[in-house]
Amino acid sequence: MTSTDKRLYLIDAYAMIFRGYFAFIKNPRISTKGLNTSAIFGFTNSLIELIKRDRPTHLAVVFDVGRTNVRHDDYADYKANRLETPEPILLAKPYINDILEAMHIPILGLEGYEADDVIGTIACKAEKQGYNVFMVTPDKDFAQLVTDKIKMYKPSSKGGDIEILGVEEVKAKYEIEDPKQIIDYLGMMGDAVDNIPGLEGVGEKTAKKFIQEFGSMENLLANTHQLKGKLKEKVEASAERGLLSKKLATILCDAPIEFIEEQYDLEVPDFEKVKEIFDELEFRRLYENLYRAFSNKEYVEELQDSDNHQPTTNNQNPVHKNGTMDLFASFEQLEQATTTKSTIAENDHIYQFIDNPKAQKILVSNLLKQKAVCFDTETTSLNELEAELIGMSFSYKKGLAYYIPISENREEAQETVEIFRPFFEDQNVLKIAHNLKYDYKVLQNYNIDVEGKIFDTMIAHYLLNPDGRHGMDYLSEMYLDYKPVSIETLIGKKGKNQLTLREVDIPTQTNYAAEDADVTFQLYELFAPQLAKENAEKLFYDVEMPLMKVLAKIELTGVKLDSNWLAKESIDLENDLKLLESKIFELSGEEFNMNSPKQLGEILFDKMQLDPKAKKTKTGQFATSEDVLQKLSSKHEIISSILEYRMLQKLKSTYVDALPGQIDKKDNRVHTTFAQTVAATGRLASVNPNLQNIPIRTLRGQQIRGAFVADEGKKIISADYSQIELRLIAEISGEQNMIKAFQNGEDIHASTAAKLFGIDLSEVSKTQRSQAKTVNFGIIYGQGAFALAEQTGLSRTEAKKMIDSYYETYPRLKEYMAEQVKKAQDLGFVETILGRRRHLKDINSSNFVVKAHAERNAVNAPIQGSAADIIKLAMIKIENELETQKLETKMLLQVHDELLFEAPIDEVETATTLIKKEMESAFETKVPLLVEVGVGDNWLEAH
DNA sequence: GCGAGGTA
DNA sequence: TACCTCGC
Repeated sequence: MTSTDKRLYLIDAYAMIFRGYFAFIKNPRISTKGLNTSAIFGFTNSLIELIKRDRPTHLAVVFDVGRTNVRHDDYADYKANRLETPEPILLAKPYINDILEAMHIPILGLEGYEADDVIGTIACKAEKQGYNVFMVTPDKDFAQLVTDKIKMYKPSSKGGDIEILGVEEVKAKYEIEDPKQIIDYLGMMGDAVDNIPGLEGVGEKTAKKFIQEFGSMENLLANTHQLKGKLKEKVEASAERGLLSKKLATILCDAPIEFIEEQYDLEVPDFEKVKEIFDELEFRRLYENLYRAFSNKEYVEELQDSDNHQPTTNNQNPVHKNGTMDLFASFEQLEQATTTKSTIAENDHIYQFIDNPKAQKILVSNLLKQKAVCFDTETTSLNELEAELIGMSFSYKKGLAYYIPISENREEAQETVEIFRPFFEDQNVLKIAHNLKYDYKVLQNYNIDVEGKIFDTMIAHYLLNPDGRHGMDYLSEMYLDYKPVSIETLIGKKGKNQLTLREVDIPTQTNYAAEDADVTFQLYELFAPQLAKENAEKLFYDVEMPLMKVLAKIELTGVKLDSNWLAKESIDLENDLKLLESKIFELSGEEFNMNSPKQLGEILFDKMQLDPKAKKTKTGQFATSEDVLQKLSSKHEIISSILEYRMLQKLKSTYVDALPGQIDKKDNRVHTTFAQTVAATGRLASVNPNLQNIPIRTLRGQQIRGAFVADEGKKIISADYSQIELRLIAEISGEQNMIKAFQNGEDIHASTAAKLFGIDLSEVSKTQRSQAKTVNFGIIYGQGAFALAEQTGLSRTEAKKMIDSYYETYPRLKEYMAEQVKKAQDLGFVETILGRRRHLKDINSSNFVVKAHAERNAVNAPIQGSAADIIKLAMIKIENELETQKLETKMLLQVHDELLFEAPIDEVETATTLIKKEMESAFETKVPLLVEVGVGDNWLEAH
């Protein structure tokens, strides 16, 4: 082996363990013994991936040991901001030690020095001996050590690929001339995590500017006369702190530790020992991955050559050569192949591409014989409206998948798609996909309808664990212990240099696309029985799956926007903002950036001293949120101007200026996307753009709804459930006082106020009604006395009293809440009227805050979730009716308790009646569900 | 309370 | 990343 072949990898252990742990924070891996194995799994998986991908010749894992630290002598607060280490990470250490030992990987650490310094020292020493060194860490501090032979190896961020930073990459990324300047850069801007203070008033942008202008901390401090104003004062005042910061940011290269290369040879692991540990931790597929990482013959020979150790095991079977075997083995042969393999190394997978129409037809006839088939589409864009097919993959058996490349030529593409039409439109085969709505919409562009029974693994997992994450790669790692190829490995990072999948060769496309179908099929096999166990099949097949198609149609339809009005309003807002801004500058006696809460806080509280007891946020900044400012409005006239500025700025940036950019050129409409799996309560969310938060509260804001217009010859119909959540609380809890109020058609907030204050309905004042309304909402959103006090301006005791008398008014409500908490404690979950479950694992937590949070969810989730269930049912029924009655009316939006439609003028009456009827009867209740309908030329008029 | 998204 | 604000 020549010296240039020596590749040393130094792994920053704790950084990698933390990453692994937090990667799974939303649904942690818990073994049957109750051990949280997220950290161990995350670390070990990354390690194995690294070995598989890069085939290191030398490797070591570096830990921090002990407490003392050379940096503490300089600065007592160093790293004081680091949170206490979570328990699962502390528990992980011994397991990781055992695994590393079994893998024959050396563990380094030096008492009194940080892992950073050990890595730095070894890296420098190894470099001198001709090694190519890779520092495996996500921590940007290490960029300072990068040279021609020392590189940073940043592990993959979620879904992404690993990133290797050499000298050029570091220079480009941080806009510096020399990696060493990272030290000056960090010293200037500081680092909140490591509690490096940095220079006062210097953030990322200023630090970059300084580096370009002055090159180093010392040179900057020697030339502060070139700076101006506030910045000059601040930098000069904190010069000493800056120099100290630079020292703290420096990684040592001369820690007292030697680099003895023999100790770092990577050896073949003791597979048996590793397996024992993995078995205990219930890492199913990880062992296969490890085996595969070492199952390449050349690699093992290389490792064996490089040292004199005998491998502990030597049955290296080459991995199965997947993909492009000659056309055309019979399907039976291929299937045979996946069942007869026995050893793990052999039992890989068969991914086959099929580009000949004849073979494709055979595949289709084969697909039609199956009970369940998974499919996936590969496209040119994530935007379904412009996406063109690059290929499709199919799988109906673990380890076996087919890939169909599709021509760039639209006509040829359509021909290929037509071959598969019988499959997509078949009524019997269950069609499985991950995030099926996407594929559904793409296929709609090819005039294909996905019919028959469907199964979306993303939505299935959402029903099983609504609080978790549902990405395919994530689920694969979580449930299959298998990390699929990341798309970025194939086509590069996001950005202008990213290729499309079409630009990589067909075998590579096949490996990627077929794997997705394979993985999704395996997830289906896992989730389908789980849905039955969780009693979620009806909700899944009768609500969420049909709803998916309804949402797809809504998204494809889009909403028409009046872009002329928006353009005009943008100019008006701009003018109004300018006027307000100059008024504010005048009142404060200084010009500053109004959009920076930090600067605003300093002006109001440091300079103007508007509140000597000003509240701070958790990062030590002054809080300047609306409620805080509201309370100060009597102190100074500047406040009302600031509040108005904030409002107009929000309207302009978020709506008036942003919406026109989202208009689709082809049909002049905006097409939102409804996320069906993000809100844990069962609600939908709207993204790109979010059309569920269009203003309504203020007059000026409302005008924006006027820009959502009906097409010529049509009208907008808005239909919303009146007080659906409160009606459901009354219904579910059986609270008679509330039920009666609704049955009598009373104004529920006024009615609540009357009872709350013991007065007649006619005597209720505006303030009293508004307070009652706040309490009602507090109940809906699961808030406590604290939040209520915040919102009403009442004192904590008053708020508490208010809540107490609320419960006296509605006694069943309190009982109901207690029952829900009890249910969560007994069963581990609560559920909605349609059986949508929310698991509350923290309901018995010993941490008061965490437990209280779970308790609020126990009460709140069934209410919000049931309302979500009901409107989902209504949407499905309405869409069915519109279709069977062959009406032209289109559903445009769902805003939690409101539906928006666009109807031809001659259909308005029919549609209005139909919509109201279906919504009010979507689910049978004792408390009447009331729907208010409005019609107009735009959303403002209709609402 | 939960979402999305804008800005520094 | 933190903060703020829009909706329900």
